[in-house]
Amino acid sequence: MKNQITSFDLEQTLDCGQCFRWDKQGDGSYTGVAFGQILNISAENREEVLRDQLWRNYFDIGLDYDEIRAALSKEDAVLARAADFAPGMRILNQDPWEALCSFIISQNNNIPRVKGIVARLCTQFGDEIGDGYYSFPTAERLAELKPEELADIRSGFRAKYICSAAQKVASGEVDLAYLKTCPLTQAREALMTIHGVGPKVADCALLYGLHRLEAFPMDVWMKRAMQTLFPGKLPESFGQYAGIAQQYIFHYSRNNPTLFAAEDKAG
DNA sequence: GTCCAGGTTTTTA
DNA sequence: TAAAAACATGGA
Repeated sequence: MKNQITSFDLEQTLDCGQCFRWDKQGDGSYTGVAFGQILNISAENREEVLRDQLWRNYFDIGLDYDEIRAALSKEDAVLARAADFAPGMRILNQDPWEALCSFIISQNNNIPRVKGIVARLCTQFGDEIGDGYYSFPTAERLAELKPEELADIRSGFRAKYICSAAQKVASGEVDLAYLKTCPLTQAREALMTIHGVGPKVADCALLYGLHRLEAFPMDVWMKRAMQTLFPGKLPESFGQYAGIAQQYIFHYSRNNPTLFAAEDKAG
């Protein structure tokens, strides 16, 4: 057992597009809400924070990212470069319903606006847990609503998708707890029965909400990255931690737009 | 005004 | 079947 936590950087983990409820403060710390708890975490207080089992689990402290990163890097030199770009990134153990709902909102949308919609969703339908912070509303709560009643969060055409997801999850027709352990393809299909959930959102829910680390969300950035950086390579070839590889590649690609300059010029 | 945003559904050929 | 277009909203 290591007594020092390695491969953990707050910015790389909380600002890499996997979650939408964390904000960087002026002092460099991050404040956010998860599982109905408010947290401010910084480089200074993180050791103390991580004594709490809730947060240890949330930040996936039980998994050895040093080892996974080394193994992925050994497999592929380009992947090694992507991993080295953000070696402190971790896949959070988010609430499954929150992740599903958040990534439904993310479709054809930009991250700042997703954060705004999620914030309004929580303020309007979550519980106040103190100091102007709100919990993420439960599927049961949102299942009571009609799309029109979500007008104030300004999610646009996604409102009806949120309602569909809430109803299927609240009724148990989509059993998120079961999807954590059932065969991956079966879990993916179950998620895609929700109106407004396609392959990409399903994979995001699997990876970020259900911690299915072999899931590999393919958005526009990843399609481009795979073509340019990994020609001929399939997601499955990255193995059981393909989802972690995906997150390294996604973050690396988004923060190095010049990688695709030649391709852009060619059209 | 036009284009785009961690896509999916609906319509059209 | 496969390729377009539509879908709400807001910032660049």
